[in-house]
Amino acid sequence: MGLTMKATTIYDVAKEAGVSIASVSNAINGKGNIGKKKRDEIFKVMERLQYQPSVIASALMGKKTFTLGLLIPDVSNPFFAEIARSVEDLAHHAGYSVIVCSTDNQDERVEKYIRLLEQKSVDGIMIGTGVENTEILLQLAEKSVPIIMIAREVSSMPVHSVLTDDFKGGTLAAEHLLQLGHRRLAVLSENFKVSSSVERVRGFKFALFEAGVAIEPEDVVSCVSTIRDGRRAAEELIRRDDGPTALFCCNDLLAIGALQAAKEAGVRVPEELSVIGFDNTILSTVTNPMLTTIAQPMEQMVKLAFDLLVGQSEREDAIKQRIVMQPELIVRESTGKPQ
Amino acid sequence: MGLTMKATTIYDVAKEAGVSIASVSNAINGKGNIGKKKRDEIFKVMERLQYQPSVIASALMGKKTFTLGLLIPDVSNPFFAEIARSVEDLAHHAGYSVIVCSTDNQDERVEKYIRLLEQKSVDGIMIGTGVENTEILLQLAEKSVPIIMIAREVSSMPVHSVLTDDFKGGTLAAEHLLQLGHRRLAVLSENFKVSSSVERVRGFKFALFEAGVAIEPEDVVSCVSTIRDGRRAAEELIRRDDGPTALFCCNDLLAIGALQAAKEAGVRVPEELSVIGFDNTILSTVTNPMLTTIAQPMEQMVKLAFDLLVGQSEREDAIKQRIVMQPELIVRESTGKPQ
DNA sequence: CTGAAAGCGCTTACAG
DNA sequence: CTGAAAGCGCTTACAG
Repeated sequence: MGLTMKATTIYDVAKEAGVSIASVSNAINGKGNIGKKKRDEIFKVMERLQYQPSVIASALMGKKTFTLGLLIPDVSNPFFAEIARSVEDLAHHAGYSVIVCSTDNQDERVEKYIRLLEQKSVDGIMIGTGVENTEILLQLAEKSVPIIMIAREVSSMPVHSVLTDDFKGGTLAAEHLLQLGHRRLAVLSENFKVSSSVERVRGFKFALFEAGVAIEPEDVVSCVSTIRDGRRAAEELIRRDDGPTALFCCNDLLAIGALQAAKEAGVRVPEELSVIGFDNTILSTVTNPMLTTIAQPMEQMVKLAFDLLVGQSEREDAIKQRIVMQPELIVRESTGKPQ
Repeated sequence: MGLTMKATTIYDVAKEAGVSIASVSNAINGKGNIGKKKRDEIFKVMERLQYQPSVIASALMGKKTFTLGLLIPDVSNPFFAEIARSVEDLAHHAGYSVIVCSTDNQDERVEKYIRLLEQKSVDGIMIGTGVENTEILLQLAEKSVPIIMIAREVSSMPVHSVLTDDFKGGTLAAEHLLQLGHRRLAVLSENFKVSSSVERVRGFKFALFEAGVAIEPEDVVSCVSTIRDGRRAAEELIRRDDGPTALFCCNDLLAIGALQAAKEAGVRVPEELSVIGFDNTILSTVTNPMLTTIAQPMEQMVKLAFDLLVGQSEREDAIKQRIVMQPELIVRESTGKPQ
């Protein structure tokens, strides 16, 4: 004890079993034709020696690393944490591990992470964060590193993507509010660089436009995606004379900030202010009132994305898919008729 | 285009620069004495060829993989998501990537994950989940795979660990409630296999004992760590005649379940029922009323754990540290005097 | 200061 | 059916 021993290698088991390393390798990988007796013996020895093949070594021979990269803005954000969990489960099931990379939506970080993942020879990268510098995606494609975008889009790039119809999502939110009778609406959007948020706002405005309801540029305020900033923005909106009776927030975090601002200002939700979020995270079930929000079918999206990603290594599809899923309105307690 | 090219290797840059691969390697690693001129030339070529050394290959030569494993019960649980983010930031800063593994507290999963991480030659494993089968930790130690336990303990094992004084945390919760005047208390605990939870309950009971306040075995009910189960357990407690006026929940998820149960039953918090959680997750700031809870100094803990973990590969410390941090009571809105 | 060579732990033709 | 040998992309003594 106390001594540390070198890990057992394929040589150890070959010697112990009295065969060549090639035979051991073949036995493990079910290749070549090995006599049943020999094979059984080899497995027995592997067991006894607690042999575990080195992924590193086999990867160097061009086999897979069984490791995937996942780029998201922030794992500690419940929305992305839930994505990460789904990805992990599928990956684990298929024998893969996943390296989680939080980018904070900083392009420099996504670039750094992608390079790192490349150097580690991951078998694929799932990207759920914005990427400004599309050059890097091109390079990845050239080196044929499988990529897939999830819940985010990057225009005119040759990559698979699976996303929600965010425009439709914005539309759904608007229609719900309109139907309740709201006419003075405002929105808390994310940074304009976040493609999904831009679409949500576009959809929202479009529905208002169709209904003949006006919304001024100063009624959509851009936020960083935190509760705190949502709160700050909502406070400002609430303070305005003739402020909105309903607020569309581009994600649940912002909506929660709005809820807090309302509580602070003594504005009752939904009686005096309706608030609707986006993403249907666990957070939306925890607030009081519970948050009305727009749900994305995340589990399904992750499943599709995962299969596409892992499948890419096998088939070499020249044509890139763009799968669009439908969002759904989840009515809870934070929206109601205006007084 | 459309053609995929092989990645450039050290041979390519050596040839291009008119030197040996050894020189390229030395230049990269700052080893040996290379003439400044040659070195500059080499770097220029690397740049031009966009050369990125293969981590796989260098790992096979016994260098680090710069990859760490993180075992936690569930990334989608905000408490662990926050840990994951802290670990990731430190890791990234130090040039490491982290593979996140959600174990759902299932021993079979931790074992499977650990084997996987071993095969991938990670440089260390941070464990924030319970591990029943300590045999596997012993094996890891034998192979000198650096390990560290965080926020969890495994008795009498030769591993570093950094944790919160959970007993003290339970004590803090009890004292707060006692001081407010509560005499009929109950607790929602996690599975008895979760060492931290067991300690919290022990601390809680001990403080009651010292204060001469009785608590019956049926007043501490064991839950799985979900909002739903916390709700279920709290409902049951609330329904009892002569139910508790205050509830200590071993984590925020359970506390939120309790909040929901109270709301459902028309029981006002904190007027008719005080609820206190544990962990001080983002969730505790989002509920209404906001949750009184016990905070662990997670950032510091992760920092200590990380340094110890990464340090282990360098120094070979025979003696294992056990660092215990102090918890802190965070009073918010969910606790008050009993009516 | 620089390069030839061995070797890390595997896989894969290829020859027998 | 089985094994010797080459090679994956690096690093590290070692000789010059």
